[in-house]
Order: sequence, then C-alpha cells, then structure tokens
Amino acid sequence: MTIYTQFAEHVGAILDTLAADGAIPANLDRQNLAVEPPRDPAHGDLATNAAMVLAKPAGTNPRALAGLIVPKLSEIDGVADAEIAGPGFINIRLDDDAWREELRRIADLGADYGRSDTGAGQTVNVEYVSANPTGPMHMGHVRGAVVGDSLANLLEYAGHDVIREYYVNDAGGQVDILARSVHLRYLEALGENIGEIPEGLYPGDYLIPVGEQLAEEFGDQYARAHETVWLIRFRERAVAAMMDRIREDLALIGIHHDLFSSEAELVAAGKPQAAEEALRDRGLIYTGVLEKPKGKADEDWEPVELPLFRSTDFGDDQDRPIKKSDGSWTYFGNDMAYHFQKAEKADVLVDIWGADHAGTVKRIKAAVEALTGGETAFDVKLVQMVRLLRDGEPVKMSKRSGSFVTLADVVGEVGKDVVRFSMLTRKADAQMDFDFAKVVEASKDNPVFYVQYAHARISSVHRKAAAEGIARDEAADLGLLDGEELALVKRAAQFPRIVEAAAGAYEPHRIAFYLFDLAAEFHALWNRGNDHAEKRLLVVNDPDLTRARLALAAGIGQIIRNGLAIMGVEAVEEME
RNA sequence: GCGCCCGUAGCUCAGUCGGAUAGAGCACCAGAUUCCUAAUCUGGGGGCCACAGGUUCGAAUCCUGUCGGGCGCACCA
Repeated sequence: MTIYTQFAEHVGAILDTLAADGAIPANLDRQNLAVEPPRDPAHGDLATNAAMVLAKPAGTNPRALAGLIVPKLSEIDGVADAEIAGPGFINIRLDDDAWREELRRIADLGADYGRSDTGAGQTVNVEYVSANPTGPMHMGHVRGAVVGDSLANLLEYAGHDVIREYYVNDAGGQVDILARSVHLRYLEALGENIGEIPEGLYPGDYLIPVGEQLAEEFGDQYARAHETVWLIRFRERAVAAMMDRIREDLALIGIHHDLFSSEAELVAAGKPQAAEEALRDRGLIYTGVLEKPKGKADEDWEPVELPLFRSTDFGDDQDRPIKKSDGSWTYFGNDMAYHFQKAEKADVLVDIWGADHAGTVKRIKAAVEALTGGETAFDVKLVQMVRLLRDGEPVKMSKRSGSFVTLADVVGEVGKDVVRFSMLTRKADAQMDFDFAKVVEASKDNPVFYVQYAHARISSVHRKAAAEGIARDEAADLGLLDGEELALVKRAAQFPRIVEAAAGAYEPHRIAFYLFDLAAEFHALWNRGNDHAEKRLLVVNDPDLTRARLALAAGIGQIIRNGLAIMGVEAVEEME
C-alpha cells in the first residue's frame, strides 16, 4: 500500500459518502480515477483528477464537484490542506510530519519497503534467455537475459509467484549440426588431423574439450561408425555440455533459472500431438498450401500441402504450418505445445524475445489464445539489439567465424553490475549502444556510476559519523529536517509506486531511471554542503542534527539498495 | 508487397492505465570554485513531441492516414 493508493481509498470513501447523501449519482465509473504525485511539486504532494473524470457523468462541472470533495479531504489526518486547481484538479498537501513518518516506515520495512501485493499471489512464468544450446553465451543474448531476470525480480517484488524458465531448443537441426561438430572434435581428440572446420559446422574452440571428453569416455568406438550410430548420443552429450557452459555463463551475471524445459522431451512426451488434437477439436487445423512469399527471392519455392493452424482467425496475416512435409514438427508446432505446457502451471506467461523474432509473435499469441481459450494472459516482450562499441567504434561480431564477444569476456572486463545496470538504461524496445569506455566512466553521465556513487557517499558519511562518535539512532529527531530534505523523502516515497507501475508494464528499466533521479537529488542535497558547511550531512558540533540527517541518508540508501536488488546489482559501500 | 517496433532539444534518451507550463544527461553560453562533502556546482538559451486529420473537458500518449528509420517475412531456429 502506497500513500497514493491510500488516498485513492480515501477519495473512494468520500465519493461513497457523497453518493449516499444523494449529492452525486451512485455507481459512477471510477475506472480512470487517479491519485498521483503532481508533475510540479509546487502543486502539492498528491493530486487527483476525480472531479474532472466524474463531473460529466455526475451531471455537474469539475470545480463544483471538487468543491464537494475538498472539505472532506481536508478532514483526513495528516492532510495539511486540499485545494481546487486549474480545470478541476484537487491538490493535496500533507503535513511535514506525514513525510517524517514515511521516512520511519522506510527504516522499519527496510528491504521490504516498496514490496507490493498487487500481484496477489498470481503465478507468472517468465521465459528468458532460451539461447540455442550450441555455444557459450555471447553479448547478443545478454540484454534479454538481464531484462528477463530483472523483470522476474520485479514481479516477485510486486507480489507474484514467479517461475524463471529457460526453453532448451535441443530438437532442431542446429543441434544435429552441433553433434557433428563435436564428432569432428572427437576425432581430433583421437589424434586425427581434421583440418579446417567445414562450412556449416560450428568452428568454435569451446567444442574441443567436449570432443576430448567423449574420446576419453568412448575411445575410438564411434570413430568409423555411421552417423546414425552416434548422432543421438553425441547430441545429448553436446547439449548437456553446452547447457552446463551456459549455466556457468549466466551465473556470472547472477542469473539462475528455476526450470529448464527441453524441447526434445516435450516432443518425446507427445505434447505437440496433444496440442494439435486440442486445436483440431476446435476446427483450427486444416491441410492447405501456403501462399508464395512476396517480396523475396523465391526460386526454390514450390507449393506443398501442410497441416496449418488458422492463426489468421486471431489476427495473424497467414496461417502457419505445424508440421513439415517430412512429418516432423515445425519450430512453431513445438512452441505452441510448449506454451500450452507452461500455461498448465501459470496464470500469466511472459516471454522475452529478441526483436529479430518479432514476426512470429502473432502466431504464438494466436496459439496460446486458442489453446487456453483466452484464459491465460500472455505477453511477449521484445528486446532490441545492442550495438557494442569501443570508444565509439563498433565492435565486429561474427558468429560464423566463431569470433563473437562472449558474455564471460565482457563481465571479465567491466563486471557483472555494470553489465546488468547498463542493460536497463534504455527501455527494452529501443536500440541501445554499449560502449566499453562509457559504461565504466566515473562521471555524471554514466548512471551506473552515479547511482553507485550516491550509495557509496551514504555509506561513507555513516562511517565518518561513527568515527566522530555519532551513531545512527532510530530515535533521531526528524523534526530537524528542513524542506529540501523532506523533498528528498517525498522522492523516496515514490519508490513503491514506481515498483507497481514498472511491474504492471513489465518495464524494469523504470527502476533504473528512478534510481538515477533519486541519486541526482541526493547528490544535489549533498552538494549544498560545499558552500555551506552547516548543511553537510555530518555536522560534528551538532550531533542531533547529524543524527536526523543520517536517518534521511540511511532511508535513501535503503531505497537505492532495494531498487538495485530488483535490477540484480550490488550496492557498493565505497568507490574504488 | 505485408507485418512488427520506432520517430520527443544539436546529440543520446525519459516521459506515470490521457492531466496542469513536455523533462534529464551530453554539447553550447554565463557565472562560481583550486575546494577535498568537487569523481565539480549554480544559472541560462534551445521543442510545430515527424506530418495531417479524428476521439475528449484535456493528446507526446488513444484511433486513421501519410512520410522517414530499424527489424522480420516459406517447412529455418
């Protein structure tokens, strides 16, 4: 419960009273009613549009309706004053003591300040990363990984039960290629000269140890054998090795999934058939021929009859095949079954995908809607590409040659926290640059630094105060805090609201932007001390004042830690 | 040809289920400061929120269209 939801309830109660008195009609639609911080703090602490939204349906004008609400708001405990403004806004100003009380709440609730129950125990499945198990994590995967993991944290913080899931694509043609690539490395480990890795196989060195392991385990028994003999076994071993590697890589940025779901197991368990049956029952599968693609080179195209899902019934521009002409399942065929499976255990599904898969969103949404009868909420969050730069120059990445920038390299260079924070400094669907030089720069235009620095300053002032014999004290007289200091408390008090809004929109980046604003305001307060020594947080000859300011600083530090925890970033005690 | 995402200050970007005078950083201009709570600070200029219609008490935000950019478009994954 935030201050804003509290007052939303107050306003609701007032409207109930007015309705009961016959002053306004009962059952007015309060959908668009909001209690928010006004954009301009000069307007007060809280503002509501209640009178403007309800005036028309109530058959009156906004200012008149506001005139009925305002006196009742003024009576509420902690309200310093309420007034009608502009076209009919009601601005509410709280007593300073209400904000001092909020600062105490931050201290009392600690890591739980900002936690919300809006999720109401609803189970959300967040599927993210799901990189093909054919190699180590590289930078192309990182943004989706961080956005997904932070979103999972955020949703948990907002009261949801969260399942963090990774879909292992171990059934398609690319894992056969992996198996063949590993077989070659296996031969190499047995002492054969394999020469150049042929076009079409994975050339990366990371497969060498996998080949060695297999050579050690099986000797040369598969060296001359036909592919049909070893392919399945090699595929399993290779995928397992890659998944171990991927898990290690993810651990480097603090990511641990609850569940790894195998596409191969899904198929083996007959899930795609089950999904197909469910759709057939609804008449949503038919055999048909796809149209010739337009605007593309199509020399190889020939008409083929395939079982198609009527995704056009759900807004897709084309029906989609669920099986290939050889009878095996398409990626989509498996994927719809996979989402069906996820829906068994969750009320809400969220997928984090790279923007290059945007074209397939509609079909999978169509499938989920069809399979769950619209019962399961489902959203796909698209994450745009990251352009890697070094001092402004693009870093070339080519998966084909095997020379891509790995996650492990980048974490080794700039650290986990910088990687995670940086990935949240843009909204997910906007393209972003990641410049190795800029993300570690110690200056104000680097939000990673700026937020960490604020926390370090807070830690530092507590250390220095302790050295002066002034300890943090819960009984500090917060009455000594001035208006500028209370303004910072007001900013801090918005954190719970930011959490709820960010969780509702699936936008973890909002936490990062909020922390930057909070840090900036804290730094500004700190900087007052440059010109006026008596405005420093630590005033040695005034222990009472210092204790009040330490309490304020501690509250800000707590908010920063809570926000960074959602982002999966450690708060530092001092800068290096 | 079609679909998705995007278009906000010179640049990089925020912008709360539609709300009051559209914000931040960089850059620019003018001051402050040689301090160690300066890993700078204060102030200022700078906007047809791509364009045109529509919805409404109110639109950067929602709808339609146009223009511009990015991504994608067979049974690949």
